[in-house]
Amino acid sequence: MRLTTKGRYAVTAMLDLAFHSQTKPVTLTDIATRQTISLSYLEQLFARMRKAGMVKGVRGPGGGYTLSRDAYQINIAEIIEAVDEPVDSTKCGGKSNCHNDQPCLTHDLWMGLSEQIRAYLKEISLGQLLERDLVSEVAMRQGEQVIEMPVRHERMSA
Amino acid sequence: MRLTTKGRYAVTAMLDLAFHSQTKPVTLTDIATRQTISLSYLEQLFARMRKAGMVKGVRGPGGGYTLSRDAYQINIAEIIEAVDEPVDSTKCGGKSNCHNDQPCLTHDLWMGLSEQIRAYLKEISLGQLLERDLVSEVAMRQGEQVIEMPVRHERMSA
DNA sequence: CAATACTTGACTAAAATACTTGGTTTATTT
DNA sequence: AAATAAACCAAGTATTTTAGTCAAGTATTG
Repeated sequence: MRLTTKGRYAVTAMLDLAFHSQTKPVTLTDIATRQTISLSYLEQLFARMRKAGMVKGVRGPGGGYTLSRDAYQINIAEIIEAVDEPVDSTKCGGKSNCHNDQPCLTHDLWMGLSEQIRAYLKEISLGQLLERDLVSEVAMRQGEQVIEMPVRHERMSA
Repeated sequence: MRLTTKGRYAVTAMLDLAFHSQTKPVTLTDIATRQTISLSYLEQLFARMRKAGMVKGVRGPGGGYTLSRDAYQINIAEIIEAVDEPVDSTKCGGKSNCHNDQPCLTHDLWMGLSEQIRAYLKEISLGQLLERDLVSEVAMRQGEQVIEMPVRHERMSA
């Protein structure tokens, strides 16, 4: 399992989607502007995630993307795996024919490590993340000046 | 914390070093050939690790590198951190001024995740890794056919 | 039918990764 | 002292990945 910015983009986008798609589909354009990620890059990421069966695209006006499962049934590991294509980190093409002169010493070591991290991220669902984020959002807002009252509900969509 | 192949190279090399430098310094050339990593790339990685104070270079013939601490006092997280320079993954330049219009939703989420992984890798020492690897080495050898038969191994590379 | 918005693919720019070349210093060995 | 073996150093190059762009499609709703 690799941890790069690409995976973070994907998780961010999914989190945004989970948050805003409660009632209706969310367009990538919206996510792009909210999260300041380029639209076409998002398109690429979502194409992969759609193939992985975690989001559904709804075409036509009023369309966009929705989660294809409950947010609590989508874990972080699969999001990351969906977007970054697997590199065989083994240098011996998967088959462990590499212990005669002990090249790739780290073979199963790194695999093990990587697997641990994957397991960890697999236990965290998008739903949990959303909860956690909302909690910290609230905490933040409470620490903030809340005084500016009137109209403001667009804060969400802005 | 980022997990990339670069970090894996570093860990691999350090593991090799820990394993072979019990008695005398190990040359990068040796590590390079054993682990099939380019010599100069290793030089770059070791330059960083030397600056981080985890290895010592010994010049002149018969020289090479040694660990500057006991293998049990070097953890995996610091190896990785030594070689890949930090990117601010926050998009808001470290200072968390990013909750007004909620860009970077994942801000502290990802930081948290990343921190968890770092903590995990920090608890694993080079020494432990070495032990573990030696154990599995032995296990492999015991499990193997030591007879090495006729020719048919090409199925693997096909 | 027309507008909207997803789909697809090819392409480009920038960054990170991996490697190369060609040195210099330092210490050992002959 | 000379040759040698190694670390150390500094550019530069190639490859891959990341991120973003563009444009021609296709499906859906109104």
